[in-house]
Amino acid sequence: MKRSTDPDVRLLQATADPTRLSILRELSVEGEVCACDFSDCCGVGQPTVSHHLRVLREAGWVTAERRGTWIWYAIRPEAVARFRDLAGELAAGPARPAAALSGVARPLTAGRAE
Amino acid sequence: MKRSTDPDVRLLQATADPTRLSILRELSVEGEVCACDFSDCCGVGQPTVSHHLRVLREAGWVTAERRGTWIWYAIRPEAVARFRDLAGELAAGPARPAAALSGVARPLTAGRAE
DNA sequence: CGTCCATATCGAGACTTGTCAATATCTATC
DNA sequence: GATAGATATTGACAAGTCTCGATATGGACG
Repeated sequence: MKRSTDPDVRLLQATADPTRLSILRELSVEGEVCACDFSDCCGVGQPTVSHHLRVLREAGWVTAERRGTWIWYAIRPEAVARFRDLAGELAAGPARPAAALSGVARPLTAGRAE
Repeated sequence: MKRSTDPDVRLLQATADPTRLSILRELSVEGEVCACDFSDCCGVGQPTVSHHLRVLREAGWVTAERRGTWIWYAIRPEAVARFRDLAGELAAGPARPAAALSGVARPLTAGRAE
């Protein structure tokens, strides 16, 4: 994958992995989860969990708060909000579907078409 | 990336690429777009566009309809709906944040903690 | 049928990612 | 300070992905 500077793509990339999606779902259900609990729920080793948590953190999906020995993770509401907005953006707002279907449709770049 | 049988992960993976996100955004704005128009808007070659359209198709994001020489692509509303649902799932529903913050919080797996 | 054009597929190369074992760092506690 | 436990980092490898050039496929039209 090409490295993406686009924060939206980073946000989406962070969700596009089974382990990370499990982590996010667990977090959304529990509210807060200790890092040590993800190894069990995701079936991967501790370093792998740590790696995924870092990806989620750097993408802006989660916050990490140290409390004594443990570190508790939580979802950032801003990330969910942005994700929602993306869903809204992608909601088909067909500018002119009627015209496209009218039979005279042709590509914008069609050169020889006429 | 691990191969994912999970359709949700496939849906998300399909969005997690700059080119494909551009394609989806273009589709959401225009309603329908001819395959030949994506090369311009995304700055990649024709085979690459074709590859990404296949990924989007197989993930369930778009439909393809042949009309004469050209093939028109459109977003599937079901995909947007599923995407929306995922956003809803991830919306933090902290089951018991108060308990977690009360100071007695400890990991589920904490063995020696007591 | 043959040509033109749009789209898809194939094969290869550069790059990224997920995973783990080993090790380092940091905190609490003795 | 030394020890124990939780988390992060490093290094390495297998596997996947993006991109392109070359080529194949398939419809439109003379």
